[in-house]
Amino acid sequence: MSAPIALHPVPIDKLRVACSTCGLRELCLPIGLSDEELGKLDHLVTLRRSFRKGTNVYRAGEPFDALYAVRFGFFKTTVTAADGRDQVTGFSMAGELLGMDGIGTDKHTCDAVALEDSEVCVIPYGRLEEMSRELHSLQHHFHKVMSREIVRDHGVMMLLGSMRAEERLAAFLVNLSQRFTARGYSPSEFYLRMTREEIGSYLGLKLETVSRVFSKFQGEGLISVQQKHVRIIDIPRLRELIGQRPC
Amino acid sequence: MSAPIALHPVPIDKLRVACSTCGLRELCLPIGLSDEELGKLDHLVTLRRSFRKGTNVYRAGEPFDALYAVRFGFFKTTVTAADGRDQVTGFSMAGELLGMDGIGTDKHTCDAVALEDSEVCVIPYGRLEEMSRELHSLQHHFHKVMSREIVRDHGVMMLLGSMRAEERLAAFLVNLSQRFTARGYSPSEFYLRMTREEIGSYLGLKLETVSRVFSKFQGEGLISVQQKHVRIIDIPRLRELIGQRPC
DNA sequence: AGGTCACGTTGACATGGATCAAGCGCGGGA
DNA sequence: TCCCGCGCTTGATCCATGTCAACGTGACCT
Repeated sequence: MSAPIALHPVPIDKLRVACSTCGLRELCLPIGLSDEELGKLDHLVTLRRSFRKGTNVYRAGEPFDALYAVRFGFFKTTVTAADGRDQVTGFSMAGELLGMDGIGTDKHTCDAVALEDSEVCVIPYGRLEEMSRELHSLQHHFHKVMSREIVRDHGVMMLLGSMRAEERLAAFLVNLSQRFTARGYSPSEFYLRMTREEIGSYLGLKLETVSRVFSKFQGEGLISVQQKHVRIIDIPRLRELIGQRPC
Repeated sequence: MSAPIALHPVPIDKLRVACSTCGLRELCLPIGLSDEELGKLDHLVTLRRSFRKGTNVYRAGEPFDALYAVRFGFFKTTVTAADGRDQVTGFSMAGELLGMDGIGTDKHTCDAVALEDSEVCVIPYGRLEEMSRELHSLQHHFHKVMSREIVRDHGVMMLLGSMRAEERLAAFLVNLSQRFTARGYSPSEFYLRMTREEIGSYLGLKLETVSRVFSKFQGEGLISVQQKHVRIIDIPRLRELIGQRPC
C-alpha cells in the first residue's frame, strides 16, 4: 500500500492525454493558458510513459531531448560524483517537471528514478521551444518553472549549509506536507515513498540520524511515524523549528 | 590591489556598450549568435550600471524586472532564512548572469552584492522574452544558461551533502581556477575577493575550518596562501582530492 | 608614522552526527 | 503459514568540525 491518503484527491481516473482536460493543469506546464492556447498545447504533449518502481526515466550521460511532466507517482533525482558517491537532489511528484538539467549540455546530468509505479507526459523539448515562441504565456511560465527550480535549489543549499539535523528534517516534512496539500491530499498524513537512506542523502545526513530524529520528533509529540507512514501532529511547532512563524 | 593576475586578459578597456563588440561575447548571453543577430541584441542591452564594493545589485523581496550580466568585478549571492541566518549561494564573475531567481515570482529571492567595484549590463527581462521569440539561438542559449545554473546548484548540493571539508575547499579552488582560466587569467594564481566567512558560508563550513584547511593544504605543498592571495601549486593532487582523475 | 579595525590564524576543548554493531519487523515469495 | 531479506531502529563509541578565545597582520585613516 503506497497510495497517499486522499481527502479530496485529484481525480486521477479522469485524466486524459490532452493537457486541456488534465486534472493537473493548474499545477503543471499549462498554468495560465487560455482555452485556445491549451488546445494548441495538446499537440505538444501527446506521449505518455509509465515507469515501474525502481526504473529510470533517464540516466546521467544520456542524450537529452525531452522534459517529463509527472502525471502520477513519485520520483527521485540523483547526481553521481566522479568517485561514485551519489546525492539525491530532489523528489518529484504530480505536476512537477523532470529533465531540465539536460538543456544546458544536451545530455542529462542526473538520474531520475521512479520510487513507485508512475507515469509521465513526454514533452519533446524542441517542440516546447517552438511553441513557446508562439504562446507567450507558455514561454513565460516555462521560464518561471526553471527559475523556481533554481530558487528551490537555493533553499536546499541553505538547508545543507546552515541547518542542523532536526531543522533539516522538519523543513523536509513541512515541504512535503505543503506539496501534498497543494495536490488535494492530507497535509498531516502521508506515506513516504523514499527510504531513510534517500531522505538522508537529500538532507546530507546518514540514515541512522534520520531514523533517530524521526524517533525524537515522535517522542516529543510532533509527529507519529511507523515505517513509511507519517502523521504530522504539530505543524506549528515543526515550523518554529525551522524559524518560520507558525502561520 | 584586487585585480587578478593577468596572463592574457580579456581587454577590458576595449569593452563597449554593444554586445556585438563586447570582449565577453563568447562567455555571455550572445554565445552562438550570428553577426546580424548580435546587432539586434545591441538594442536589448543598452544600460550599464556600476556598483561599488559592498553595494547591492538587488535585494530579496524587491520587484524583479531585469537580469544582469557581469561585465567586470565580482559578486556574491545570498539567501536569508526566516530566522536571519544567511547562506552564500554563489559567486559570479565576468560573463555570468545574475537575477534568474526573480523570474519565478516576479520578486528577487536573494541578495546580490558586489565584492569589489564592479559593472553589469542591464537586460530588461520583458525585452529578453520578446527578443528570444525572434532569435531562436538567443532563446535556446538563455535556456541553456538557466539549465546550467540548475546543474551548478546540483554540484553544490553534492558538495554540501556528501563531501568533507578538505574536499569542499579543493572543489572550490579547482572551480575558481577553471573559471579564471576561461577568462584568460592564470589558472594557478589569483586573489580571492571573498572573506573566509563567505567561503565558509558557501561551503557549509565555519571560517576557522576554512582557514585551517587552507593552512593544511599549504603545509602539504598543494597551494600557497597569504591572506587573499592564492597560488595553486599542485592542481592534479587537488583534483584527486575531489575524486576526479588529474586530467 | 601611528592607531585602529576588520580579517585571518591558531590552539584548546566541546559536541553533533558518523560509524560500527546488534537486533527487530514487515512484506513478499514459496 | 513460514521463512527470508531489506529497511528500520537503537545503543555505544569515535571523530570531524564547531565553538570559544587569544593573538597576528595588513589596509586604511588621520
